[in-house]
Amino acid sequence: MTPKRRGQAPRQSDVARLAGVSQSAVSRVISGDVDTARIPEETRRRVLAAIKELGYVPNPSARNLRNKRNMLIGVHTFEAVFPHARDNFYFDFLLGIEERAEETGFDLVLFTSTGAGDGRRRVYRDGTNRLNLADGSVLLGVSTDRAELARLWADGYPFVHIGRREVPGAEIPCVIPDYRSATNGIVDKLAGHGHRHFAYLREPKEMEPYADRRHGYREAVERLGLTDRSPGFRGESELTDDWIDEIVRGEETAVVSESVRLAEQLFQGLAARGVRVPEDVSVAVLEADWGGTSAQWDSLEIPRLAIGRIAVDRLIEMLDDPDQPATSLLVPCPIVPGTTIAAARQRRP
Amino acid sequence: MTPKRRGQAPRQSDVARLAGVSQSAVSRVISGDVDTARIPEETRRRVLAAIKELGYVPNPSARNLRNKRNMLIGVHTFEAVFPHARDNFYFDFLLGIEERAEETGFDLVLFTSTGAGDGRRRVYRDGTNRLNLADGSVLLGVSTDRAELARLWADGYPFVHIGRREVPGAEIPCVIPDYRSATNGIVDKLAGHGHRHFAYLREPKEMEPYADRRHGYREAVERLGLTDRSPGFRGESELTDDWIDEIVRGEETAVVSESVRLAEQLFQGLAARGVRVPEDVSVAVLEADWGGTSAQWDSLEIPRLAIGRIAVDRLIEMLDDPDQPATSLLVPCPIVPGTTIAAARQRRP
DNA sequence: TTGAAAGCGGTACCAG
DNA sequence: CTGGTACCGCTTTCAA
Repeated sequence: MTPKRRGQAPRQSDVARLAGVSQSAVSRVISGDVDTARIPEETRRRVLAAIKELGYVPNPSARNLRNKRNMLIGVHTFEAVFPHARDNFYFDFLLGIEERAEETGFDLVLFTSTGAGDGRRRVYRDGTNRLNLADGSVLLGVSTDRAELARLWADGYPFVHIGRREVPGAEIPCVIPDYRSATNGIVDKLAGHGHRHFAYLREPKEMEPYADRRHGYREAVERLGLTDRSPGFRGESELTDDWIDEIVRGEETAVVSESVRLAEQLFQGLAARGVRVPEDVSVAVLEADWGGTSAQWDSLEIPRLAIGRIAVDRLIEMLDDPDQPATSLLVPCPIVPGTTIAAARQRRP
Repeated sequence: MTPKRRGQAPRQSDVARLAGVSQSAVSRVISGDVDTARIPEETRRRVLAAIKELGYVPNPSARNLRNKRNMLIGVHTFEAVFPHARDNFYFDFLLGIEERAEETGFDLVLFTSTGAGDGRRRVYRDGTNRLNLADGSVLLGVSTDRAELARLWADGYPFVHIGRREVPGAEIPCVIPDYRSATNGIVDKLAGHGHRHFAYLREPKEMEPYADRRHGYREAVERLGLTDRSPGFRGESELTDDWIDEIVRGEETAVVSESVRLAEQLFQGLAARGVRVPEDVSVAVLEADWGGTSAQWDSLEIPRLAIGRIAVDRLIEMLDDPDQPATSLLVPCPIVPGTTIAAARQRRP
């Protein structure tokens, strides 16, 4: 037994022949512009049957050349997806994107070919934008090259970025975890437990998500009239032994940490000095706590799955109405109760 | 600042006009097949200059259309990918596929549209039809509808299946973990430790991968002149208490199990009867041991990542040469040393 | 209503 | 060597 011609996908003309109509009729049935080209139900049925029998699928490149929709949504990560998916980094985003894409009838193209060969991936290679194959794309990850984002935007390519990215001269449409509000909420919670003297632990990173946390934190401190004399609050990153000593000596009863990593480090340092969490010092973390650490941190949740879904919806909106302004979207981050916040205690009775 | 309108990119004809040559000359300069179309250095320079001046970049869709390739490789998993990836089932396969796709300049299309769906648009999306979107596809997963595979093959669609799948009347090109050889190797190893009387634990599954193990096992038993009177060897699945008793009473010193699950069950049963592994009975497992079980089984490794990569390479070969026979590929499974094989001991001194 | 035909941007074959 | 030209698969007028 021999297969048919190898690798020859059926074309519209094949469908047309089988259905006994012209090629353009097939095209009109598919494009489904009911108002523009009304097609008798009978013809329509025959075409659909032929399409199904042949397993016809429109050629994305040809369509693209003609500037119509492919029903393809691109996903561009700035690093390889799967190695990281395992670490849960891209995972839930992708899950949400996949779910929503399926629900809305889009297929997903994972753009992998744009690699520069060094593990980093770029959108433009040899000056061409591979993303063009898809109707629009969702971008995520650590974009090293802001200029690419700017160019993508300037080219008018429809895309949304997961996570806030600021590029001068461009308005990148983003779907953004609302770290600022969540941080306000977390400080509110601590203040509600009677805390007035705070310390802030800062990661040595300057990306937007951290800026948002810092912004929110400063807001809350000012709004509530709190005290914070920590280096982190002043803009110094990391956590020194000296400062841990200082916390132990000082009036601080609450610490807000940008990361589980720093919170852990603090926890160890305090434990070594006989200071307990949360009995003596309350601690909250401004990122999702994946568990498996020494404490169950009061923290925030990044609704990754929802964000993935929302990104797809946002992209489809942009596809439906290309002239729409490219606005960003904030997605609330729920505050997750842990076991590291307790009532403020008089530190030096 | 406003994004520019799409579709204003310079074309080859613009370049040609500026350089004062024909469009096809431009094409030849770009394609750069120096042997096929030698172009005078002077012309070449002018074209290159014009390209640079206009900022011309080739349109990938047009290229793909002409070359009858979309540089897209499909991945069909018969189930949603990401929920399962988490369980490590598809994961390393996908990782390998992604890696290799990136290296070879292909993008990935994830086909997940197995969904129900009775809407009109659904017609174009039912099942495997969508695969035609990609130049070719890698298929993996368990609940394979054999009829679909047959049709896909009959249609001449280029694809490879990860794992052996036999379909009457079709020659499915597969990338196959070589369970048969690995099983031979494992029995060799046991025999090398002096074992002569074997038992076989059989899973209640009839898919090709199990057939391969059974085939390999039978080969080894016959080749080495071993003894096996176990129900599993005769074709009965599962493990009964009676048979554990029988092993304890009998001459068997080596057990080969199709799964960690059955090996575990045996281990418990033997322990309850005061029989130790591997001191009294050696055990080997014919699947990958993910760890976390009561013993570190002597087992085999399924080189998932390598298989994913090989599948992509195999597919590209088929794309490059469509008339090539659709042969399958065996990938060796390394034997992983554990702590459950020891020298055969005189059972009843 | 429907089919013929003109491209979209490139590639590649084929006479000059 | 080179330019002319026939497609690639699809959308979209434009007549019939």
